[in-house]
Amino acid sequence: MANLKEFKREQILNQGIQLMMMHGYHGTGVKLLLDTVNVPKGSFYSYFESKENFTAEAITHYIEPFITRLQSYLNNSELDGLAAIKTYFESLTQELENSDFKGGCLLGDLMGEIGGVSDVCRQALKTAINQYCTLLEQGLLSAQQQGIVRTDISPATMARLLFDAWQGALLHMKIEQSIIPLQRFTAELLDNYITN
Amino acid sequence: MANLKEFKREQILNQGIQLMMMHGYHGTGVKLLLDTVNVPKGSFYSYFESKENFTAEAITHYIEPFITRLQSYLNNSELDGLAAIKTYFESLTQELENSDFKGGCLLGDLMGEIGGVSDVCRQALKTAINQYCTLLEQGLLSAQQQGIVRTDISPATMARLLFDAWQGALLHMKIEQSIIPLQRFTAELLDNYITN
DNA sequence: CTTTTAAAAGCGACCGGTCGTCTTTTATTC
DNA sequence: GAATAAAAGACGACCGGTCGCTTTTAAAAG
Repeated sequence: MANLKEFKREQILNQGIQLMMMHGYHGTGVKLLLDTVNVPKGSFYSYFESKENFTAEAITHYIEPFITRLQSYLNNSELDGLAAIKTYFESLTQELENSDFKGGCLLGDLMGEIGGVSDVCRQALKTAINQYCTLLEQGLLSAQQQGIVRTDISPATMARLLFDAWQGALLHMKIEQSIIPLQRFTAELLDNYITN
Repeated sequence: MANLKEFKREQILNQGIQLMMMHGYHGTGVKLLLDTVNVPKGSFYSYFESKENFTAEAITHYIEPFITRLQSYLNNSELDGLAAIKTYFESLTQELENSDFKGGCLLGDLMGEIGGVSDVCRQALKTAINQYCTLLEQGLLSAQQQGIVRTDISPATMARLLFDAWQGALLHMKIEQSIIPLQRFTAELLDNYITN
């Protein structure tokens, strides 16, 4: 019973993520979202406190698989720190190409649309980004110790720079409908800039 | 007479830009926008064909002063190509700090929200970005010829990379409410990466 | 130079719908 | 039969867009 509810809850989150990646926060209506997962409109507020809170949860929910995925690459002992990061981003690039550049990144989209307005969502974004960057940091630190990545810049700084540049590349991808911005990110920053 | 209409038109565009930077495309209502500039609702469609078309024009209108501004830095003979670009970005950083990180960049926000949905706006964004990057390119080429910027990467590639990274940094700025991401952009990419 | 008339522009009420939220009713469980 | 949870539907506000009335402007006629 409680499991079914939890399942439905996750369904709403997943569907919300998909819709918001396409149409943004204000462009995604609660009613429409609920219809697609067969949940009555009146039930929404038994799952979530408000649309804003729902979105904050969606952000957290969205980043999870990316964290897991990056982590699994980093834990792969066959890959050094840099190779893990590079493989990770290349797999994302491949996926985006396969899905015809639909969506991009929920974080980037929401940062632009409501990051400056909704405190709740900004906090969720901040936490998500920090988790993500901390993971990148670990990989970069390993790569530094392995002598692959330059040591004159801190992993923390590099991780944030990479994150930002990747977000920008995703936006550019949407506009050009091409993975070239993503490939440029890999070639210039991963292969060139941070490498020893 | 026709001048007054042109003036009003520009007022709507400017106000629309401000509102959209804060609340995005779907978060900005036509009626509310018009009220703030004392234009009757019914008149909107004598100025613009639709909200979508209006937004495309706003994009073009938005980028203009940035183009002019960057151009003036590039034309300043006291500054080499790189110094011009750096000064330009630093002046933007200063401005954003003074305005408490309100808004950020309309291009970035709209790329995320409607770049993948509205063809009209995507085209406007594409053109705007290309103009902007072409200008950056010129500065980078000069700097290359002056021996300040590395020559193993094409100006075109560097310009796009810088643009994307800057957009990402602006998003991050919004979330952190801090100019640190912008300073990181300058320090790591302008001062370090592209420099000889 | 008036006066009359036609065309254009300006404008607010209003269209059908949808928004996020909340209250009320219905169904379920103990 | 009381307590709890779920769903229905209503709420006022607002959405982008349109329609036709009113005012203004310009041209034509006297």
